[in-house]
Amino acid sequence: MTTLAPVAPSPGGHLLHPVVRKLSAYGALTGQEQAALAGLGAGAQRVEGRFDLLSEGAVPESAVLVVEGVACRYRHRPSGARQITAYLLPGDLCDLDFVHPCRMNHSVGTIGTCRVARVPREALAGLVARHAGIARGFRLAKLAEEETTREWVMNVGCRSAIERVSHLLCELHERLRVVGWATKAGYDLPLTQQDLADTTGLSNVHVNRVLRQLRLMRLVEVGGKRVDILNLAGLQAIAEFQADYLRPAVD
Amino acid sequence: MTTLAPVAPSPGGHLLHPVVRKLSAYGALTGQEQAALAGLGAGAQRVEGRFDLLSEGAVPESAVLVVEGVACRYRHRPSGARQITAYLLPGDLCDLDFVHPCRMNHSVGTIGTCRVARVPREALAGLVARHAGIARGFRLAKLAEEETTREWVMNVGCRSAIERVSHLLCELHERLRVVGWATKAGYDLPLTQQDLADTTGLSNVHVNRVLRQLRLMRLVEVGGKRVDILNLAGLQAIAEFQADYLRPAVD
DNA sequence: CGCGCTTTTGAATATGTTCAACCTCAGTGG
DNA sequence: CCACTGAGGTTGAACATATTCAAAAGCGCG
Repeated sequence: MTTLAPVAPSPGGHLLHPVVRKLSAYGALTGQEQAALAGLGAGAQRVEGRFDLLSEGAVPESAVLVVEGVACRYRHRPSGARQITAYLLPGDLCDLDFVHPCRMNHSVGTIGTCRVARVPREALAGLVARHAGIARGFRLAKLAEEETTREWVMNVGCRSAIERVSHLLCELHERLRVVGWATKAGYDLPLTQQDLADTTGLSNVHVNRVLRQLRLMRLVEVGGKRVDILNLAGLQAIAEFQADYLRPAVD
Repeated sequence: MTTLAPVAPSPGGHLLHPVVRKLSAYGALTGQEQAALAGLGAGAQRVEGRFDLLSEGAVPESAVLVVEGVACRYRHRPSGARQITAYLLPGDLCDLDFVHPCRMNHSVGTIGTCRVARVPREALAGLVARHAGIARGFRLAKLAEEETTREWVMNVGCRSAIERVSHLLCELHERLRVVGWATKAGYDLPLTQQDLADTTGLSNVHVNRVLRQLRLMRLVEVGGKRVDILNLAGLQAIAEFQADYLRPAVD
């Protein structure tokens, strides 16, 4: 039931642009900064699911801002196996460092239908140069992204199947909550079980079994493009989920 | 047999500071820039193995520059399991973004004996502000670090045991080669099999079996703190190793 | 030498994969 | 309206891969 109207009110009821909500979590922004940021999403286009926004090998001239929907970074092995290495949620910017062009080492594609804005490198650089709050926000957002990738290494490297899946569900919940797309009760999620498998390093069959187990444990119900959280504390406990890696503390 | 003399000539015979060699790989540096960079390592101190340079929860005031030896980023789970999420080799800078202080989400510790310099945040910021080549080098180095972490997610998420270990050995070889600490024949490496296990998400026992297999396949011999490469092409083939993620191409 | 850490090996076990079948449901077209 | 279709989800059984446990051997160092 993802709404894709021109102006999409998120479940939290806020009309603020997700990128504004996201960066605000890293420190207050002035009204001017909020307006400038929101302007980035002005030309957002609707993009179908399973569509590549940036392809491996390309040298993109624009960054990609996800305004609505879910996209991911991924790569295929010669064998055909796919690994998803990050999710891009509303408010997330797929940067490219906004200084120098450089060759993409992986692809970025949508999962479900998205609304996405292309942001020219110069526009980003200008924003950062003029607004200290935005510069700071982007810096911390990038730091959070790095920490998240490390957390994923941890997840896939040393957690059991049920822990991995739980951790992923907790992370998505927390990140969507910040931008107003999740409530305590749950969130919409267009991922298939195969997507979850390609993220957690499990087989789709085993993901299915893990999800059933989580349902029987009355922790969370995943299905029909929807995640219903029955017992958040319990889910976080299994996952050993600590949200602090998502918000780099700065005193 | 790691040399730890005050001025350590690397096996490649170069006397250049590893950080100079590393950043030069991302674009030529002026003599002035090289000198300024090399100055960072001036006050390097010797640090024993298995020693924490930065601890989880701390808010460091200085970055850490590894001049010699091997260190790593790691974290422990409550269960005691450890995951290594990155290696810091000679020339690597454990930054902290050199702008804002922020809380460490993981620890950084030495593996074997190291020579390490603490670099105050301001010194780094000054260097970057004054020297375009250094700024560019750091930017690309950071990009390479991010790509490397994603590559690790790939490694642990969807490769078999022998592929994971091979890939790690290839990556370390390539990175050490750039800074002059590896030859085609191999390199010194102070890691235990347990360290390899904590990196690849395997048990120490299984790492041992994989290493034996690689030895029997006449690809590489690991032991006695030394990695002897018998068939680099073969090892890279097993690992599907593509070094390009280590050097972000910029036309 | 003796101690502690690392490496090595075997056997039993756990965990997750593969393969193949079947089910469900939404969308499509007769 | 219903049959058809295809993608995604579910299930069982056989299997592969890696873990755990336990014991012994090697090695560096005081």
